[in-house]
This record gives sequence, structure tokens and C-alpha cells, in this order.
Amino acid sequence: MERRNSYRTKQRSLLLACLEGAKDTHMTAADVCEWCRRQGAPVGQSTVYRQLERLVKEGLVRKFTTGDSGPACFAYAGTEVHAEGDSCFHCRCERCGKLFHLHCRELEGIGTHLSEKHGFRIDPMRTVFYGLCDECRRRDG
Amino acid sequence: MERRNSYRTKQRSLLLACLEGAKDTHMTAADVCEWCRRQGAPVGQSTVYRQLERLVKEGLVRKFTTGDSGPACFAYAGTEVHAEGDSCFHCRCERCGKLFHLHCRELEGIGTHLSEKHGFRIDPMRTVFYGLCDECRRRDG
DNA sequence: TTGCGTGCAAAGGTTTTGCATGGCA
DNA sequence: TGCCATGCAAAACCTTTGCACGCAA
Repeated sequence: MERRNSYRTKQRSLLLACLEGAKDTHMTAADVCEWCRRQGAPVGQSTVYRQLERLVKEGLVRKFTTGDSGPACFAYAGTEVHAEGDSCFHCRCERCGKLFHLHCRELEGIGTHLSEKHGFRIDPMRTVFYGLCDECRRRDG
Repeated sequence: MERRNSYRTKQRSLLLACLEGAKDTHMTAADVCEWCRRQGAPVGQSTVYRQLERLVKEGLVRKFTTGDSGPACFAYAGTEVHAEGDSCFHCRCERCGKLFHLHCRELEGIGTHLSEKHGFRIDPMRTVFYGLCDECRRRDG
């Protein structure tokens, strides 16, 4: 297998640094774009999309498609939080649209439970819990 | 609790009939639009989107996303009334597309857990678990 | 030098929104 | 009659693509 497409450009490093520096969150393509701009090194959005796609293919970054019609989220893969096989689940608030991620033993149990009792192997990367976040619940009831 | 937003319009019935008549498939908003047109009763796309959204909220219809950046899919969820607080979860196989209903004490616990420990009130109506079903797992690995 | 990567702009496709009209209760 | 729903068109949104230029190897 030949090693193609492997130029190490400034932009690529920048994107990787961006996501690596935000290990406990996830960012949309737009977030990444914005972050680069603020660093004083703007990166074209096509490049952002293309590099992110490549990084996902290479396994350095994980992509979450959240189910609603919002943008996809990306997270650095080289951490505990979003590591392979790890059960990091996401919650989307239907009111404010915010996306939270949850890392919790108890929730990991549901994966096991689903698998053992229902024969269903859940994909945490694709699964998003919809509901109402604490903040919105307090504010609006 | 007042009963708002409950006009029974032709369009609403039509959309419901469309999805009910395609129980074993899923349709995109465009598909539904097209179906209505062929029935000789075209429905505006805004209406399709707005009604589908409402039907999803009411629990009569389920909404899915395909993972790639394609359109969302909708499927009839059944006539059974999902009472408030009822934890009927749905699983969708990403391989074969099949939809499973899960009614299970253990899973009900996650609602409580999310609420108590994470301040997140889950909406089972809207939440879908994505993953791999038993059948596909056996067949394809 | 070679060819991949970049960036701009434009296209593409899906979903949402504003507003006047029409229909249900 | 009083709302709510509809429908058109336009906007908003996210993502992809074409193409010329720039940069890494």
C-alpha cells in the first residue's frame, strides 16, 4: 500500500493542533475555521472540510453526525474521551441545540445490555440522545 | 394541558397515510412530497417539513439520519399512543435499516439516570439508537 | 519539477422562514 | 370569527466541487 496524499502542510498541522487542544470537546467545521482565523492563520473552508475528511479516514479524528440537521462534529481521536471502542455518548438539547458529551460508567452499561439482551450493537458515534438540557429546563420549565 | 396545534387538515392525514402505507420502509421529505403529488394532492414542501416535525414530536413518526450528508428519513412509528414518560426506545440497524422497538425496564433506567446525574431530560420519542442488529452482525461479522 | 494541497467562488442539496392566503373549529 | 395551517418564494445552512495558483518533496 503506497503512501499517497501525505504532504505535511501548515494547514494540516494547524487543524490537528486545534482539535488536539480541545480534547474534551468536539468542534464543527465552522468552529475549526473560526479557531484558525483567531490564531492569525486562516484556513479556507474547503481545506478544512477536505483535511477533516482525510483525518477521519486516517483515524486521527472522529466524526459525529448528530442526527438533527446541524453540522457534523469532529473530535481528536487520540484521547481517552474519544478513543476507539470507548462509550462516549452525546446529548443534544432540542431547545438550545447544544451538544454535550457524556462519559459515564452507567451509560456504558447500556451498550453491554443492548448487546447481551437485545442483540443490538450500539454505535456511540452515531447515537445521540435528544432531550432538554439542564439550563433550558431551569429557564423555560 | 391545553390542546393546541391540533387541526386535522387534509395534508396532515395525507402525510400520515403515506407513511403508514410504507411501514416497512422509510421516506425522505422529498419522497413524501412526490408521493402526494402522484396521489393528485400535492402538498407544499414547507408543509411536509412542518407536519413531519410535528408528527415526530407527537411520536407518530420517527426521524432518522443516514450518516452521510443526505436528507433525513421518516418512518411510521405505529398508532399506539406513547404516553408521557413512557420509555419506548428505538434502535435502527445502520446496515439493513430495520427498526426495532425496545420496551425494557433496564433501559428505562437510563432516563432516570440521565435526569438525576446529568440534568438531562431525555426525549425517548426523538431518540434513536444507531448500531448493528443481531442478524447483520451474524451475517457480515 | 511534479503533483498534491490550498483557497476562492460557485454550485448543490436540504431545511427553515416570512408573509399573505385559505381552511378548520 | 379567530386561530392555525398552508404554500410560495426566498433565505439560510452545510457541504462539495471546479479551477488556477502555491507549496512540499
